[in-house]
Amino acid sequence: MRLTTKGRFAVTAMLDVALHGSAGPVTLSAIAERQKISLAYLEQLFCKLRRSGLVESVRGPGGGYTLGRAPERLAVADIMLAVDEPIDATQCRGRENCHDDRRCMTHGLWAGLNDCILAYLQSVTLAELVRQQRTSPCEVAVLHDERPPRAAAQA
Amino acid sequence: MRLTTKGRFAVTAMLDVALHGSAGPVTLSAIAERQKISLAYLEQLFCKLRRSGLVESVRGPGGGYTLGRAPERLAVADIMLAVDEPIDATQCRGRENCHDDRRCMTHGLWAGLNDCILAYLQSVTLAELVRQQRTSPCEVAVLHDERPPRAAAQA
DNA sequence: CCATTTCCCGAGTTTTTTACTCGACTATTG
DNA sequence: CAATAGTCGAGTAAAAAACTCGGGAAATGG
Repeated sequence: MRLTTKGRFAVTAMLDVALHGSAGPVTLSAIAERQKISLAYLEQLFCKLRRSGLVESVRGPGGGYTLGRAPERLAVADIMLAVDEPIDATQCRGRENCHDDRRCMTHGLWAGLNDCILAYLQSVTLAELVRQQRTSPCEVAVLHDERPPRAAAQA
Repeated sequence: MRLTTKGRFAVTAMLDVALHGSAGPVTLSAIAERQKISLAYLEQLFCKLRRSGLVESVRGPGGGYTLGRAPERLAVADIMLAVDEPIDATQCRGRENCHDDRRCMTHGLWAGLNDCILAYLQSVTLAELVRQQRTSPCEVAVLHDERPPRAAAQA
């Protein structure tokens, strides 16, 4: 799983669609305006999102994009995988990284990390992000069930 | 947490030291030979590892590097952080990514991911990698107590 | 039909990051 | 003193990431 700003932008844009999509399709220009992402770049991202079925498009005036399925069934991992194709952390298939024919010594480590990251991103859905955004528009709380760090830094 | 091949190389090199360090310091040339990493590059990596106290150096003939502390107390995360300085996944402190003064909508998401990755890498020690390498030199099993991801994405 | 809006698409270009090298230097051993 | 090894800062080259461009094609409304 690759972690790039491209993936971040894609998640942000999808969240924007989820947030503003109740009154029909959302145009890329609107997203570009609200999220301060260039239109040309958004087009590129949504091309991939559409091919993965995460959004559906409507052409012509009044057109735009809508979510391809219910936000409850749309995980962050889906979005990241759609725009930033796979690439796993191991990267040692036949490369000189692992010098002999056997797998490199740390192969299992990176494979495990992959699973860990994927599991996390799969556990967060767009619906959760939307809910969180609505309930705390200003004071953004931590996501997930993550407990606040107990023992604050200052007394 | 940044995930680069630099970090991977560093972990591999450290594992080499752990594996061959019983008979005194390990030279970079030896590591370069065994792991097929250029000597000049290793020098750069070990410079940082030494400054973080993860290894100790002995100069002159017969010199080389030894682990800075017991492999049980040396986590993979320590190594990665030493060579690939911090950088967390959020990256939205005052950047236009989050366009207003409030934190961007997905801030909590990335912060959570950070924690997840860090926790994983902190849970794996050099000692575990050594043990695993010794017990299954060929058929590398999965690391950790990692359960297979339940409920695969596709049917 | 025309003009406008909006998505569609492939092929660039630019910038940033990563990976990796070089050359000169210092400490230690025998 | 000569050989071995680590120390250090700067510099370069390659790859990847981020982002742009320009021309299209479908839908809508007049």
